[in-house]
Amino acid sequence: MAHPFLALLSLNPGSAEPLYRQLVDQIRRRIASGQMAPEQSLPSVREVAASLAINPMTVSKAYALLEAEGVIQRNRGSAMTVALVDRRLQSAAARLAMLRTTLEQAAEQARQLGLTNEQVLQQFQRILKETR
Amino acid sequence: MAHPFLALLSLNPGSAEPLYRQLVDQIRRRIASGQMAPEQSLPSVREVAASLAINPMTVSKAYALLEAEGVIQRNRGSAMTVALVDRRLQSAAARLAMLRTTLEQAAEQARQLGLTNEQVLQQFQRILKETR
Amino acid sequence: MAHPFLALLSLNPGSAEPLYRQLVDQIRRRIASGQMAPEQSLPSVREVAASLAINPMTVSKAYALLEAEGVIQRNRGSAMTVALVDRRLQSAAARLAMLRTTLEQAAEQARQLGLTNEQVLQQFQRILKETR
Amino acid sequence: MAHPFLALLSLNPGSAEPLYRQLVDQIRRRIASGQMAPEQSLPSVREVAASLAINPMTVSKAYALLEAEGVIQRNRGSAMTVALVDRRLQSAAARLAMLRTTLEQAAEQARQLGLTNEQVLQQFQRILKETR
DNA sequence: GTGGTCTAGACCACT
DNA sequence: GTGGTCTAGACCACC
Repeated sequence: MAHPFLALLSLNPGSAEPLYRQLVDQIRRRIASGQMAPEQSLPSVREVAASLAINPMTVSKAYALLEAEGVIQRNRGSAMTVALVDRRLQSAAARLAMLRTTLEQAAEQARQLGLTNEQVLQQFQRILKETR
Repeated sequence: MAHPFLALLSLNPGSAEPLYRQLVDQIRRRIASGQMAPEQSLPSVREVAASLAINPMTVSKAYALLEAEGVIQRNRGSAMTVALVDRRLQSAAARLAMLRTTLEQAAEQARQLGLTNEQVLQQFQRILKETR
Repeated sequence: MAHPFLALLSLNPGSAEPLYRQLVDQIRRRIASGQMAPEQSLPSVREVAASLAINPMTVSKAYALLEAEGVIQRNRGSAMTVALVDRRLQSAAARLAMLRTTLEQAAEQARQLGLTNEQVLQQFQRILKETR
Repeated sequence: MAHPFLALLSLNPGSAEPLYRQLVDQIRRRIASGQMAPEQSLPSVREVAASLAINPMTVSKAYALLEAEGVIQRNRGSAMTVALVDRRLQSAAARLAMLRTTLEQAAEQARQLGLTNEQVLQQFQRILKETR
């Protein structure tokens, strides 16, 4: 049976963002949000690769980066697991901070487009409702 | 005296986004917003390159892409000018559409982070106020 | 062994037409005619450059333009491929349309030269036979 | 009153071909065809420039090249005139030869497009009829 | 292995 | 003055 976390991972092949980066960022966010909880085991490199139809090396690279960050743990012989994380990194404040750069970019683009704060906020609200 | 448009262009050298892409995107937005208006002439490749301390070819590449898009116009032997654009592309709706992808990404990241719409909107509002 | 498509590419170094443009035009035509078919992979930038004895950047520029046009496709980390194309663009009518501008120029020049349609058609027929 | 030859000159501003080249080629063809006959006077640089809305230097460059070729003549103090030309250069054969390169290009493009001689000839015939 | 980016510099062409 | 082309070479990133 398929690993439950596989449903939490998706790729945008059209994006300029490298595949391994997309994986790293998504997993980091899922862990921060608790959707992937400490001590839970991650799907194997091969499973992820098969599920997303990409090269196993790409998944492997993502896992290696996450391990270097200390976000996930390699356990000899068995599957990698989500590392125990400082609870504070999971606070709403910390998670909002992870979104800051993206929102700042959006704000700058809005300014360059000559849009008012109200216009942009309304549009964002609409999109948030649509996609949830 | 320096070309007035030079003040509208800035680069983030640390970003993963290539320099020429940053230029293309910024100019496209400035034109959509009317800050760079049709028939006005753009600063020369050499001026922009000197002003931003980058190689002229990089600027030239950006201009070439904008010309291929039909956003700016080549004039034999003299400076490039902002092309006549369908007014509708400058409407608030069209400009909001240019922001859509960015906002959708932010929304998706917010979801992955397990944040509520309210939390994200407040944070965005705060950032919009800060930066204006 | 050499990539089969390399034989389909040739340059006229004396021409006023830039090298990258010659490449773009030739590849576009070969794809329209089906001689380069969808999903087939293109020779690498370095291969083409070596084969034609030009700088790799020149080839790269041609490929970038074709990609922007949607005629060929980038694949992360591996060779570019011919994009899936609307079959209608490969119809004889569409291919004749790609020749229209050139033929119109010839017609205009013929008129300026004061030649009759018959004279020109005969000459063209002779040339078509010679070169095939 | 406007010089009669002005009607024989037109420019394609969208073309990549430089303006002065377009002028040179057109005038050369009009002379070969006898539409501009020996000893007739040419419109002044300023007239041509005004009529085509281009820079006088561009016209001047075209005239200089034609003079260097011996196709037109500078007469001190008065207008330039069409030079006496070897009649043989005006023969139909010579004029067809002036069209050869263009037709050869068309033939090569047709081959790259995978078109048959018949298809191309028919299309060319249709265009010749349309434009005359 | 693949393509992409950027630089430095030469040279050309047009107006 | 303007932009365009091409080269040589370095360096990076991805798969």
